[in-house]
Amino acid sequence: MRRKAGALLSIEIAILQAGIALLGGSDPEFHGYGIAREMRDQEGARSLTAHGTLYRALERLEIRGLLASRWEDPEIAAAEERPRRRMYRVTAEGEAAVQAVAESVKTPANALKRGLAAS
Amino acid sequence: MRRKAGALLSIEIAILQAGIALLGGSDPEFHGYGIAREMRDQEGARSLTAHGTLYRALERLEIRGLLASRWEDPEIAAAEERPRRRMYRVTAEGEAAVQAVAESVKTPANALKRGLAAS
DNA sequence: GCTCTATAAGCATATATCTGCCTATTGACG
DNA sequence: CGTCAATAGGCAGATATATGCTTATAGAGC
Repeated sequence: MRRKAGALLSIEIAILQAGIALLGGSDPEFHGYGIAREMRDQEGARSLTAHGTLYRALERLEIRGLLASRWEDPEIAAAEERPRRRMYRVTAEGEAAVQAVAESVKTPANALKRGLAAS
Repeated sequence: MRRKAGALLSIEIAILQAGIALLGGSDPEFHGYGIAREMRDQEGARSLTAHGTLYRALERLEIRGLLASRWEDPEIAAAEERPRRRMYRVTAEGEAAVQAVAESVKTPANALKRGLAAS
């Protein structure tokens, strides 16, 4: 889709905002499947097509430094009898990027320049 | 399907025979997905319907003591970046059961009584 | 021999992540 | 302003195991 430099897609903003909401709490980490479930439950039937869209969005955000990830301790996954999770956390850069989007919303003149793609 | 007491289904015999073939080698263990792949490649397009049939057959064989299983070390699965496998091994009872089926094949008069369901 | 029921098989989906391939869209650039 | 190319999205399937629900079948029992 040829992204405007520095812009964030709506799905990326949604992920970051969900992650930022966790930063204050006891566990600031989340995993892809959990996010997928929330999106399915909330926005109704956005299946993200086998989750491929979501996982690629997570990958993009990590490459850009807006998310950081680590693999869950395999023993924990084993103990809970499920596949291992990849745990994500919003970085300071991630927070700043969402902040910047929020700013540009407040100054509509810049919204286009900033490349707000949250529609 | 109401199984004749002590009988083995054809899929169960296939699993056990594949497992027995491994007993001589360096690694006598196998896992469900591996068996599923072999069956798909060999018998052509027997998809086992999402593998449900196969995993239940493995479970039955373990309950009957013809297979023994252990969970793979989670660290190994993690290192190889794949889900954890459940490793199966044919027991002495399993070998004997297949032997018994082979015997009843040699004496066709008993084949029906023995309940050879390998057709 | 015929009916009844236990159970295997088929279909679907959960758990979790990832990749390939094709299409659609959209910003960039002339 | 129109075309082109980069890339996001849709679809599918791989990796591995497991369960719920329905249907078909085959043995048991009369």
